[in-house]
Amino acid sequence: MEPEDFDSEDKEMLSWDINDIKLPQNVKKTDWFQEWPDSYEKYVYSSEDRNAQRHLSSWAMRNTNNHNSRILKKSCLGVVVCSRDCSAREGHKIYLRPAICDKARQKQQRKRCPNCDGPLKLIPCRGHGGFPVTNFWRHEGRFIFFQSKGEHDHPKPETKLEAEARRTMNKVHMASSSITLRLNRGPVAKAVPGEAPSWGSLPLTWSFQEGVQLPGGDGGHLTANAPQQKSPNDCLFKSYGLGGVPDLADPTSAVGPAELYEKCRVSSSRIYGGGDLLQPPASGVLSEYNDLQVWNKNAALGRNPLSDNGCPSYPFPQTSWPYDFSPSQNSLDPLAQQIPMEPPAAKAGCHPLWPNPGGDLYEEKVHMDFNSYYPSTPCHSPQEDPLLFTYTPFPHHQYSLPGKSSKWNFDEEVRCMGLDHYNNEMLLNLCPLR
DNA sequence: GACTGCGGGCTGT
DNA sequence: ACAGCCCGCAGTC
Repeated sequence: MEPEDFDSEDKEMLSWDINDIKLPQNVKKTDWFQEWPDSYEKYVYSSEDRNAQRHLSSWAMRNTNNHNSRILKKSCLGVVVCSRDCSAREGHKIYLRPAICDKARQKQQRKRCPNCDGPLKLIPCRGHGGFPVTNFWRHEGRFIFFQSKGEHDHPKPETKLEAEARRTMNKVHMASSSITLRLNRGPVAKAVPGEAPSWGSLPLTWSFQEGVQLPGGDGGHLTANAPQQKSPNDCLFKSYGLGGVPDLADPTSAVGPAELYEKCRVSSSRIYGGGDLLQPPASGVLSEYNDLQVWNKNAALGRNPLSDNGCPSYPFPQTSWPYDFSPSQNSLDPLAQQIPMEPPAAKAGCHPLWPNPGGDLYEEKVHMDFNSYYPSTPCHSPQEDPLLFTYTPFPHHQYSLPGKSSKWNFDEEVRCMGLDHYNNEMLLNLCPLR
């Protein structure tokens, strides 16, 4: 299943406009879902594409009334940045996803920059003749037609899933903080009073597009020599699928891997269908994983989350993950180099609960998602990456990690995650009860 | 609470 | 007429 390119006989397919009375129905091949449509692009998605059904975009798009119920129009909200234009290490900027809801967005802008505590500001999108870039969605028969008008003139915000993940992490963090405080009242586990929870545990969003973006809009060192990856969602799922963050405090918590898995799965049928789960999760991990049939189907199709568009155009460095992923360093990072190049090779016994998480991408995502909680990264030692501490709002916050008898074996996690250079000191910091 | 889609209404070109 | 925007409402997650 390769991404569809229009051949010569389908050239007429390129001529349609979203406002046409009649749109082509002789679509032979549909497009893979594009998460970051930019410029003046047109795509035809299958009506079964869940992302298309939901009119998703990683740009922060709000619904715009065009008084045409047949054509859904959405306009870009831009990106939320620090008004002081502060920079973190290596010039990484903070690009937050504007809240779609007006009230939520106003509330969001009253918050402070997590880096310098300066006021936040919204950079409006003016990429379409001074007006926001607009996306149009139109359902027609078995297809969903998409057309974008304008070219975004601002950095990419964090994706919706990233924003959701932040919130989820925050909830888990707060819950875990509570648990930790109860279980460990020592000074080490002290939470910071008055720290705004909304920012508290958020994996701060450091975007890299300014310095890393490659031509084509989906650039970045990771994709520079890689097949296009088209969505973070699958990868995100992998990080969740580890049974990781949400499980830390309580592996059976409501915010468990199954829920997170579902969030990711639902968010992207492409991704899911694209075979991000070439290896089915062990039943013990995702006991609620009830889509094995789908997985089997995709596995049978030989879909590869990295080499095919099952992992659609995900611009890693552009997305605003908190971990330090600077190109200069990652270009030399064997993990990073491996990521897009090969199908997810089985990592024998990598994770006791999930034998083959799907390659190094998995690991990296694990770390970025854990960033707020795990000051570790396969790319850098904690000393190398002060950001991980500097911007962790609770730098000394500790989790009450389960003991060795628990389901969650941190030692094994660390080892299996390939953290050969994992800092023991940090490990101790993370495991105050051990 | 946040997001989403819908639709009425207003304003400007 | 068209585009952009604001607002409220209802449904969903």
